[in-house]
Amino acid sequence: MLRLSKLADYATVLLVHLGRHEGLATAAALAVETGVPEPTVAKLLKGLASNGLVLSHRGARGGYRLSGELEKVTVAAVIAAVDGPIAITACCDGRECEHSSLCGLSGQWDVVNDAILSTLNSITLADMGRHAERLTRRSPASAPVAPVGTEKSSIADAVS
Amino acid sequence: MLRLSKLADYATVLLVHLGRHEGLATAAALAVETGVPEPTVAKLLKGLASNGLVLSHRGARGGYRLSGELEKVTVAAVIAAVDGPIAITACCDGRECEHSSLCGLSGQWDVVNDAILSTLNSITLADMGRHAERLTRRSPASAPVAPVGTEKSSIADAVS
DNA sequence: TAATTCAAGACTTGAGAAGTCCTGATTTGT
DNA sequence: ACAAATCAGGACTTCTCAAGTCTTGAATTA
Repeated sequence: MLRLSKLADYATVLLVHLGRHEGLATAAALAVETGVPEPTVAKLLKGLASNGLVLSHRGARGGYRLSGELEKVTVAAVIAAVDGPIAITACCDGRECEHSSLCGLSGQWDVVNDAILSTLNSITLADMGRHAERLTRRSPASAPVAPVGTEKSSIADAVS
Repeated sequence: MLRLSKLADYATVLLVHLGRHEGLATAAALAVETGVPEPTVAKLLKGLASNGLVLSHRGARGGYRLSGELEKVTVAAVIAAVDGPIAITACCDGRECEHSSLCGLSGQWDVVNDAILSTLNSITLADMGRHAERLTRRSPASAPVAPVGTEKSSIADAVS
């Protein structure tokens, strides 16, 4: 379904939030402010800390803060930190696939993957946070119309 | 994990295969030729037929064939046909998300989603099939190096 | 020393992808 | 007309993995 994991989504929300925060923020506070369940926030931040995207400080008055600036962190970096290397198929990135001798695609998914990767590398957390000061919701009129992918019918609906 | 479903992967393989086929090909034959399990092939082709990507012909000597040309079918169309509309998050494409009042991202994932969508719309099945006449495997030296997403560490590895 | 907060990992749960199977309809060839 | 081949449609089962929870321990502050 080419779906992003919720964890990566949450992480983006948390990081944008952290970027606007003064000083340190505790996991508990972030949970309240973002609506993400606290245990999940804690789990995510620990991971992000070990990946260097946030800095942690233990003890009373401790908490987390961004290690860099929102402008310097790409969406690709966040996704990779949470979910591991971005690979849309199992046989991307040099990994062998079981059907490689038959499938006839030998490595072409890499091309697609790299295209997506460079797209994600061009979008920063600062971009994600922009216009976020309550527009309620982007107006339907200004929504870009995608040529494909917005249609109703699908095998998923029809078959399973 | 931003992963494509296996079904969409299989469908791409099957369609590229069909595109090179003379006349009709049965589901059973395609299963043998591609290495994809036969029931899965049957399921996929039925769905692709009802979406108009392939044409079916019943009865003895029946089978499937592409309804168009490989050059005219985009990867986005295949994915959408198999998995439904491409939406990397639950709140893409106008759908409401439960935390919209808190998350502070209001609709920014749409920007990312549209970027990915246009990427996928620019790649056809003909592109996917190119260089596929047995290169064994793309040589490591020519592999594009992605700035992010190929690194080893991840929360997924470290935490779960 | 006590309270606070992060660190690390094991564990449970649930959704949904993936795959299988059955029954029926349609077409072809004998 | 009949039998064989093949797709159509759907129900069903299985299994993986994301998602979320909980526990114990270490570090820091006041």
